[in-house]
Amino acid sequence: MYTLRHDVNVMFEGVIFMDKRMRIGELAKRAGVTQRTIRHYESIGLMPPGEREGKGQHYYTEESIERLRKIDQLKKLGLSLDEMREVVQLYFIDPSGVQSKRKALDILRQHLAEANQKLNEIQQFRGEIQSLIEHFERWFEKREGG
Amino acid sequence: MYTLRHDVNVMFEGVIFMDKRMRIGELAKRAGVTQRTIRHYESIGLMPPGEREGKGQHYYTEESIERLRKIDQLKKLGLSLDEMREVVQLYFIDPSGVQSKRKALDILRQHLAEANQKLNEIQQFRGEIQSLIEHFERWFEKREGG
DNA sequence: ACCAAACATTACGTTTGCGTAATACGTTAA
DNA sequence: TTAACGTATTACGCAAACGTAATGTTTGGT
Repeated sequence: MYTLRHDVNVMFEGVIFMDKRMRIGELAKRAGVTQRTIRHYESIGLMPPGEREGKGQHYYTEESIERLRKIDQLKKLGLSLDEMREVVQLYFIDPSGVQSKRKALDILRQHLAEANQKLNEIQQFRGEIQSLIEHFERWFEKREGG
Repeated sequence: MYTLRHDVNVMFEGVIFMDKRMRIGELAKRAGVTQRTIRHYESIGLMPPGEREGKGQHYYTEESIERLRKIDQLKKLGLSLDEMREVVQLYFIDPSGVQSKRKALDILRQHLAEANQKLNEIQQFRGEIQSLIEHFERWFEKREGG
């Protein structure tokens, strides 16, 4: 009966690769989220639960970090956790069937369109702000400037 | 003792200007929101409550519509109702003092920076989606295309 | 083997942004 | 004036996205 080691060292041609297995605390820190957030994402199927032996603790990989970052990015774009589920899958699951690849393309094109839409909205907003700013600046120039 | 008229007609050089006083139902329809939404905005100080005589009903103007539209726009940009309060003021209040004009400029510049930030994020996202799409398209070309 | 940290699980709490009655007036067209 | 409909006010409801205990189990170090 052997015990689980927390970190594994591999020697290869004189170089030591230390593959420290990451637990939820480190994952949370490195991804800039709370443990609760991670567990929440796991509970709603947005993140796969980290690997574990039986009923023990969960261990995560670097990919888990990227996944959390991607989720964060999508949140900034205004997607709800529910809405982003599909897209996140596309980034981290290799769809093996032709069918799923077609579906992936559809979803991606749709999200591309939405992104373009959002770009327009923001650009318009920025334009409005800029002219407001210029308006104020001219006002100050007239009063204070020489 | 006179009664309140719901609509007022003004004749000027043969043209009739009908200045129908708008109540919350019409405002809601024309702005594309619910009455509940309007009342909610009023209750948190995001919208000024429409004018009224005593305890009667509220009457709104065209500006109320624009205000609701502006709120909608800011929501799409991801601002919370709380966050957008200041900006909305800037659009619809004429700051009379120099002090408030300076503050307005500050806020506007800050929001301009945030808008630029958001633009970058979305552009990056769009880039990622595009390369994913191209990846899938190449895959299909190799399999099906001639 | 033992203890302090870190983790797992469960469950109730919180904020935001309204929805949805319920009840009581106000307004208008007939 | 009176029925019918639009409003005002109050209050409870709800989904999303976690926060915050509380309690029990694992793990890593000595």
